[in-house]
Amino acid sequence: MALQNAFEHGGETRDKIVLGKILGTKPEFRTKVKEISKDISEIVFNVNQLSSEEQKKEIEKSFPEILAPKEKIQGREGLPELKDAIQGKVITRFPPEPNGYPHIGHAKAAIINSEYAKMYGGKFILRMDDTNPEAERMEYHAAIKVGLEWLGIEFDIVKNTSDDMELFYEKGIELINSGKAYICTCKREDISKNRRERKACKCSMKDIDKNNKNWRKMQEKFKPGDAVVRFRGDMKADNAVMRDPVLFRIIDGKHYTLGEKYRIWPSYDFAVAIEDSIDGVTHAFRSKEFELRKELTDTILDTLNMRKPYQGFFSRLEFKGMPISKRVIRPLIEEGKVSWYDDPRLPTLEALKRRGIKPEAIRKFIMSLGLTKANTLAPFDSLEAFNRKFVDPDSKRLFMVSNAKKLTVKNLPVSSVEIPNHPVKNMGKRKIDVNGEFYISGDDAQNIKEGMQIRLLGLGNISIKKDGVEFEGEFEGEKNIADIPKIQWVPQKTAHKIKMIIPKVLFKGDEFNEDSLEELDVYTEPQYLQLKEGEEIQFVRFGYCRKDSQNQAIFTHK
RNA sequence: GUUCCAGUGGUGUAGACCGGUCAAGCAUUCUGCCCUUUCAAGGCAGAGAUCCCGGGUUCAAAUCCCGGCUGGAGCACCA
Repeated sequence: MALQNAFEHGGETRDKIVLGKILGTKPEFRTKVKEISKDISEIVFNVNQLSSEEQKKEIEKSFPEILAPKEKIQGREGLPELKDAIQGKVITRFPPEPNGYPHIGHAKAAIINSEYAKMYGGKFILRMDDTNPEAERMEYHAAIKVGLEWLGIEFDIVKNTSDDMELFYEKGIELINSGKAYICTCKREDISKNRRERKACKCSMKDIDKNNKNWRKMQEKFKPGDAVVRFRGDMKADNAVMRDPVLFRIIDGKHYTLGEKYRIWPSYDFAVAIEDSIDGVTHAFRSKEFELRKELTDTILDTLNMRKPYQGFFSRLEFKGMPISKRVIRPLIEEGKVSWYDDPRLPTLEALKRRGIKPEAIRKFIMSLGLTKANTLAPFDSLEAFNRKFVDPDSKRLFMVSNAKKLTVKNLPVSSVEIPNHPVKNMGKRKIDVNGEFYISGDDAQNIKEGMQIRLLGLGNISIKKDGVEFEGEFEGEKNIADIPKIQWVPQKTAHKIKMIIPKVLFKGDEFNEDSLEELDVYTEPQYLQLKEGEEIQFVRFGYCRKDSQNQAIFTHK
């Protein structure tokens, strides 16, 4: 063993490490550490005296098996196992609030929860968390559904939190009647102040009858802001969430499905606690800003003698320089700095889709992030790497030139060529008519000088007779030559002009990046017009792009 | 301010609960080679880490304990 270690580490080993390895593989020696460590020191000393060559010989003679190449360690696939999960009995959920367009953060919560349900053959619930009529809209509700469908996430149960309003009232009254909740008529600022100073207010002294009376007054008489129902937590608690949090408040706005049927709405913590319990949720994975609220939901459920789900937490998912919050995005839209929620620079699902990111790639990417609580900015290039693997086998290869320069070729022996649409996969061929007049890319043109040979991909070799603003060349045959530039081209006659949009990072630090959207005028083959809208293709030697429309493409990644 | 959470190559993570087979695995990134009528994909190789810092326990610490530093989140009648 000492030999092996020495061999693997440049001819030297250390007794500490050899000892560790022995104790690790053979626990029976652990009681005899003192005795064996002496022997080990001696062996290690002797091994270190040998040269690498001698060590190798010795290994070959006595222990040939350790020269065999080590097997690659297989990493764990997917999410870590759940401790108290029973196959077939796991129920998870994804509860978005329909108050905006879904983004990569939603995707993370939805994917982690749905993967766990899948992993244990359980059920997965989509629950629209719609308890604040002021913020929620049908438009967002629909957008979230569309986004999740695009991601390929399937639900066993779809419901709204607001389906259970009567139940919330029932549980709320139960808490009031058991003295575990009270109606507070203090001003908002005073509640907040008392919370910070850990002081109870007079309202918490009121008796159950008075609270019941006030509850009825909340239905009609009180105005929004006049009264709230508070949970009797602990005003002295270190966890500020526990300091008598609000359970119900009055909102007079029109709910997007229920209209004005209700005016007393449950708060988030109360609704989530009750819903998770009655929906049978066994495991709830939430992003870590909710970590402090676990104590509250658990306490509420204990007080009501209701079953609690297990709660797990994961870090928020955000990309560097790509804002996720509506507070940041909305002004950008209003100022015209980004076009809409589907602007390819944004991390919304719509935008990612438009940019050419595939849902499978998002899923793989999110799974690769794991369940860590460390706060980090995710690497966009890792998402791109996953996406490339999904996109590559199905993307047609087409020619496109940017910053076009003219090239005229003499003696061209053919009037058309057929070029395969994919290098390895059989995706058919396309026929391109040629007459000797081409566009080539400006970047390539820079490196092309008179007297050189180049190859026009799929066509043949050209020797350059003239460089400058416009190039001239002569056809030299089709034989493959190894070390000449091989470049893409487009016939001038049928070239199709489009706009190429290259999204870049939106923010540099806190500053809006004024160059976040690069636009290029480029020429493609006429074949571009035949592509379906939304099709992902590869422009050869440029990168993967998505056809946005007949005259616009969006750069996905290299 | 206060409470909670986190800190492993450039980046993202695995390992930590239960100390030894981890002088630290995987992915990404970068470099080189092979393949190739693409600078893609695929194959191979390589680069890159004081495991945040300091102390302690132990024969043995990324892992346990104590102290510190740094970052994030909560402290809403939003979710």
